[in-house]
Amino acid sequence: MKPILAQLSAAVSDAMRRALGDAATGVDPLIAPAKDARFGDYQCNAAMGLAKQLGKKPREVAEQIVDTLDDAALTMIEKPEIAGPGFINLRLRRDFVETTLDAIPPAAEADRLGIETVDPSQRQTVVVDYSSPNVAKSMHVGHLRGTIIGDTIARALTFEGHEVIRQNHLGDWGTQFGMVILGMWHAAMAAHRGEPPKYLQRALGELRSAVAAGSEAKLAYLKQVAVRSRADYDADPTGTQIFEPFLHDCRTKSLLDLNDIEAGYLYINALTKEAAGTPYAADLKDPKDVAKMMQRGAADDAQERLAREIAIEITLRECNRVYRRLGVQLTDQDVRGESFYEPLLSGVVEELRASLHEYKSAPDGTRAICRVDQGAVCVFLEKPDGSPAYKGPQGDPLPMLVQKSDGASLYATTDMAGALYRLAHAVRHPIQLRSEKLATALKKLGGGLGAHRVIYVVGAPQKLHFEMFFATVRALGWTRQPDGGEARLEHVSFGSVLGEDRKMLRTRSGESAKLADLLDEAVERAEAQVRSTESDADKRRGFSEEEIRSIAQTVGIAAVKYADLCQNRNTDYVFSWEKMLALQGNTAPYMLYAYARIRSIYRKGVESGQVSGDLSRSAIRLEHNAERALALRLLQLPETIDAVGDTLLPSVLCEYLYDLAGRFMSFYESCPVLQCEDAGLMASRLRLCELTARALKLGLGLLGISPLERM
RNA sequence: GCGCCCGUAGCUCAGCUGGAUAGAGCAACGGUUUCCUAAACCGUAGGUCGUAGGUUCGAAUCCUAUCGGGCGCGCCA
Repeated sequence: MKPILAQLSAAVSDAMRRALGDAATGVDPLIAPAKDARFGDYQCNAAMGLAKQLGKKPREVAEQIVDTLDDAALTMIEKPEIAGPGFINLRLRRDFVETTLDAIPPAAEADRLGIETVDPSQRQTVVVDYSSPNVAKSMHVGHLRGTIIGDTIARALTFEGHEVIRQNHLGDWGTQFGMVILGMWHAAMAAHRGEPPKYLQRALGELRSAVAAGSEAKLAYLKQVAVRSRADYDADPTGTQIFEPFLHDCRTKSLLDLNDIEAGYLYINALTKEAAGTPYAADLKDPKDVAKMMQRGAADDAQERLAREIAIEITLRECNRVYRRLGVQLTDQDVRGESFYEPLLSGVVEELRASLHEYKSAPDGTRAICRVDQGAVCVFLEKPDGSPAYKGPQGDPLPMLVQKSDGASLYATTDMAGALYRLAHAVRHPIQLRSEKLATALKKLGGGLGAHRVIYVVGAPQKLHFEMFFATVRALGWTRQPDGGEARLEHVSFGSVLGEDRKMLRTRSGESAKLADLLDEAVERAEAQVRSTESDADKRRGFSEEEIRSIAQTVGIAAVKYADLCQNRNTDYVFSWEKMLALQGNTAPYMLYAYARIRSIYRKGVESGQVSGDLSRSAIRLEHNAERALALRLLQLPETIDAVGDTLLPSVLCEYLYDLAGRFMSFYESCPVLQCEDAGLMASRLRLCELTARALKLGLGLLGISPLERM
């Protein structure tokens, strides 16, 4: 099955060239699906523009195009009509629709309804960077969108035939990480003192109440912690007596879980903040020191490194649980956390200083220069006319910082390193580097991924950062391909999830809602819904307990995912249980219901012997309007998937599926299948049902949703 | 102050490479069940597309201004 839109475009384009000569060569035929069925199935809007250019009447141009359509085109479409100011209305021939559907091969493993993959010459290596949870923080609703949008994009591009490399940019670096490790140190010392488990949660609670009780209580608390910390530190100054054994035990005995290390992070964060400026700050280790220690890469920082590894393991275990529930395809193999790029960081700074010592320009004319400002290594970006491309609040040029004045690297540094790693390739895309150090480090990492396209699925607030970061990468020339093309860097930004009060979604307790809890609630609500229909004698399907739970799982998770994916990702969206679990409207339950209805027809047909194996040999006959409308939509699946790969908007696919399901529902109401008197027509309708089910399954599959046989 | 995103039916949102009479769902009103899952379907009503200019044969869509909301703007990520 080939995209109809592309076939029509090719046919009309061809006619335009023959009818109008050079003037129309290479001009977009502007084929679009017709908005109103009365105008046919597709329309060509090119005649008006061309007429103006040629100084002719639009309808005349349209006529010329129509008259020049060749026989091949006329096997697809009826003789087109010209309407209005010069629209060419294209109506697919019934036999063309029928034979195209007839030609779809039978369902196979990894069914793709005969949709072809891209031509090998068009195949790209695409990096999709998404999800990016942080170590020591359980995933919250803020991670939901990026995770499922990225996963859908990755699936769609894979389906198209591209080589997709998923990258989970785990937040496992920086000062915050020092806090996590310090938290673990406190836990180790507490365990050594014989404190019961969950020490960090209690400590966090104590600190918070002390702060709430006023400055006197706070200082008393800080003093106590400082004195104890000093003693703890003196008892084990090298960390080898208490801390290190504790870390090893973490692995073997699961002493800490994600909640513990998250509490540790929060505790140290608050502790550092509250202690700042008090006499006790000195006795509390500074998280920044720990972070810096790791960055030095010295051998005696082994404990910090071990602690980091353990924290990462604990975090990923939890993330993987969520991914599996969500049907997200990320695994540990895809994790390339910030720390992965550590070996490249100093080389990146060196490279920037060497390579951007003088101005360099990106293809769009933006120019970049790297210099030290206020002790920090900065990349300044300027428009072609020399004015700053970005400004700060005082109107002063806003640079992108790649190294802090204290020598530490920043997230822009990591991103630069990541871009290099993703774009470069030892063979396909060698990048000339001035920094020998960087070249060597890159080689050690395998030389890079050689991506033609790098997609960053990250929230909208980081838009500015990505603009600056992309501009810098382009100015360096890292995107320039050996064949002269440019690799694409794309920021797929998305808005926030809001509660029904239009504020950031929070749980009843006021915390940012944990993703796992959200999914639990979704399943609970879905289950309540199923039970409620099951308790109604007229509607009952007679599900077993196990079936009810399984249906609730699928419906609940699918509802959450679909509600998010069907929304245009650019805007914030209001989270509503009621809406997402509704059986009407653009929701997962509606789509799943449509699928279940089709499967039900099949089961009934098999029971009664009306459905037998040789169905695929009977021809499709489109007699009823509802049949035709459904069939036409089925043909549009390939172009819809291409549109998703193009726009990176999963909502485009949802829109399609909703419309397809809606057309099936109409067909279902007006075209009896198993009751159909005409055996040939019944077979045709069964095939339409079958194709619709397969299209729904395929489309939902790209969203990471598997359909239900019954619901 | 500057930049980005958004403003479409009472509510939640589609539509925005300019194209014909601006679409869904919810809410409101009316209809459909001896018939394959009524958790459904069909219909009615509801709009100066924030406002004002401009470009164009044609603007919700592009440009300018303006109002309203959100976000961002050097050593966090």
